Amino acid sequence: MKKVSILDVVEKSGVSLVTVSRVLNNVGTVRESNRQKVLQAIKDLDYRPNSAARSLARGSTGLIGLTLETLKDTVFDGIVHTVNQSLEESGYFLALSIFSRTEGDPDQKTNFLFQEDRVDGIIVLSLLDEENYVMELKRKKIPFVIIDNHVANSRALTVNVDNYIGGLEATKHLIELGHTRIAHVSGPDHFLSVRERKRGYEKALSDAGLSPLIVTHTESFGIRSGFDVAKTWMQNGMIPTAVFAGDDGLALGVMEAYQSEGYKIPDDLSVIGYDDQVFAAEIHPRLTTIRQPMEQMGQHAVRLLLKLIQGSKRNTSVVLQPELIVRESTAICLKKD
Amino acid sequence: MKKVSILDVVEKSGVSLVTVSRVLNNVGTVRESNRQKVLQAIKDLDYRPNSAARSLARGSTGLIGLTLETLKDTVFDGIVHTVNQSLEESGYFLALSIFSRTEGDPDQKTNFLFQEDRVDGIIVLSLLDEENYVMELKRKKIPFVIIDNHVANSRALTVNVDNYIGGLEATKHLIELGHTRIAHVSGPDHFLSVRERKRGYEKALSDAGLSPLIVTHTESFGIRSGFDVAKTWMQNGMIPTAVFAGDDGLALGVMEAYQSEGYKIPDDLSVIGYDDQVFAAEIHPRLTTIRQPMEQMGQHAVRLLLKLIQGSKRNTSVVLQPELIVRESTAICLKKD
DNA sequence: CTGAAAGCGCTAACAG
DNA sequence: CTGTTAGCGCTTTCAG
Repeated sequence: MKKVSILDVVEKSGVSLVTVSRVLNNVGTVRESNRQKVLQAIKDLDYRPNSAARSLARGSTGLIGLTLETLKDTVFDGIVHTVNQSLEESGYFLALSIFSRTEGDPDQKTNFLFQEDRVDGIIVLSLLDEENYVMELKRKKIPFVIIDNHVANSRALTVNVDNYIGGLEATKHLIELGHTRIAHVSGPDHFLSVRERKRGYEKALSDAGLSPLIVTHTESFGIRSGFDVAKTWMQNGMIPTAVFAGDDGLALGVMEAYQSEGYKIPDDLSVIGYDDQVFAAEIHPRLTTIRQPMEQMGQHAVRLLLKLIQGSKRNTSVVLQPELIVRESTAICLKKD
Repeated sequence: MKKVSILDVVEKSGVSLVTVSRVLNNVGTVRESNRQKVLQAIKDLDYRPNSAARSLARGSTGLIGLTLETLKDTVFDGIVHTVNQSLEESGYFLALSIFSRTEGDPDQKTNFLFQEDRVDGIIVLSLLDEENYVMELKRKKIPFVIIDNHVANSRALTVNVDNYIGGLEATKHLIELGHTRIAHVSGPDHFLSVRERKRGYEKALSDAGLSPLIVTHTESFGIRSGFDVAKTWMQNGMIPTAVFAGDDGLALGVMEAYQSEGYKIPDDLSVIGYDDQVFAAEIHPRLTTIRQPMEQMGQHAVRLLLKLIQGSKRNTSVVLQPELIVRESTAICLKKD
């Protein structure tokens, strides 16, 4: 009942250890007959190489880490699945690591992925505490790529989607529908993405000779925030004909608020969200929104990281374009000025 | 610029390699002065032990894997965070692995967590293809625990929450509010949990001398399914005073459907969901629902798994109790019969 | 309390 | 094409 090791394979197949290792790694040339013997022995013994020994001997693990904070996000889900697949195609395995902000001892950043040399590289997925994390990675010289970085001038390799364009497109869509009284609920101001989307919103308006109706920042994303903001607007007699929400949750909240006061969407009010979370396509009316190119994000991140690991020096960050998804929550403006 | 190894620490601290290893592992007794020397050297050198070498030498990795399929779930998120923390407290690290159903070659179940001996044990989180996965784990003799198993008679160790009780409590809540015309939208029938919840629903009704108004299974969970079911009910003149939905998404869909026809919730219709997803507490009205004890699930899973790894033989699966969360979507029945 | 010696299982030059 | 010889970096008996 002992564990079968490469030696058992050697014995059973009759060839030398090195030859076995060779067929294991598809390396060099091995006489076909020998290769078959080895393969057969491996099969008979149900042998699988010990990964620790492998890693030790070759100095790399074949593992890529991906650090994230939450499992409650459609976009993350999409990215991670793509990364998983791309990595697999390249012969790597993916291990996710949950980043829990350590409240106590800041010296105890035990998040294994970088604490030890367990991975060959890391993809950092939209971490709030990105700055410190990245600093550690640099110190430990672990190759990494950041998806959706929050720090602007990060000299690290990043994969991003152009939030400015996203805000611009969203707002242009509204303008093209004839809207002129366009409000914006934004998220927490300290997010780079939030500021960028707002900038896009402002640009689209000024390009059209319009000016922002009102911009409200919220403490957090989420339905409740959107609801509250919209309620406040109404209390102040603020009735836009269209709203650009910086997040689908906010958008849903806004819709609920206006609907609860008898407004019809999109007849009385157009609403556009951001991110295309699952529920966006499911609620009524289906939400018009801006979708992040999840597949591309994942693929680019993997490509960049692998090149980095292979020592390539000339790599450049990538900025992807978001996509407008028109559904049922936006419509032509019927209100005359 | 070479990697610092334990030998560098030996040299710098002046003690033997073994002593260094001892302080590294807090093992045996080491003279305090020596311990300090070592610690200092480690610090000066910024030394971290090589995990591959460690794993190889001691035959275990200190890593626990958790396999799941999706990152779009509040409950999973809660469980995983708890598992992460519990594991950390026990000196283990957590690595998540995305399980993508391999469409092609079924022999190519490359999901690393069990493909190689990279982990000391595995937590399987609600896998659709549980059966095959578990079979592999058994064959490879990797210790594992399943959270939310879908196969009934699984002889494996499992951590579950009693879905029967959940359905029972949800329905009892409605009955206690005076409802008698209680409908049930259920999920896909092949889920064990779905069938259990329904069984609870039926039991609660029969205990109260009532009978099911209507039970409709859906092809999938989600808002859209709930919406469609409710619409169909209405078309058939089916007007319950309360609905027990097998899932928060379904519940939201039901609410939307009835609201769109002018019904007020909870005044004209009470709705209760299941799972307490994030949005449940955010939508309007806030959804009454059944919450899964995520923390307990995570903790028990970890406890069981670690005991299993330590060779303990007498372990038993655990069944946890769900919790009724009363919010705003359910109210006293005002309709006279 | 400490150190010398013997691996853990596999890969990587280097000669045949 | 194949085998010999060294390690990879650390833990673990087993004597001091």
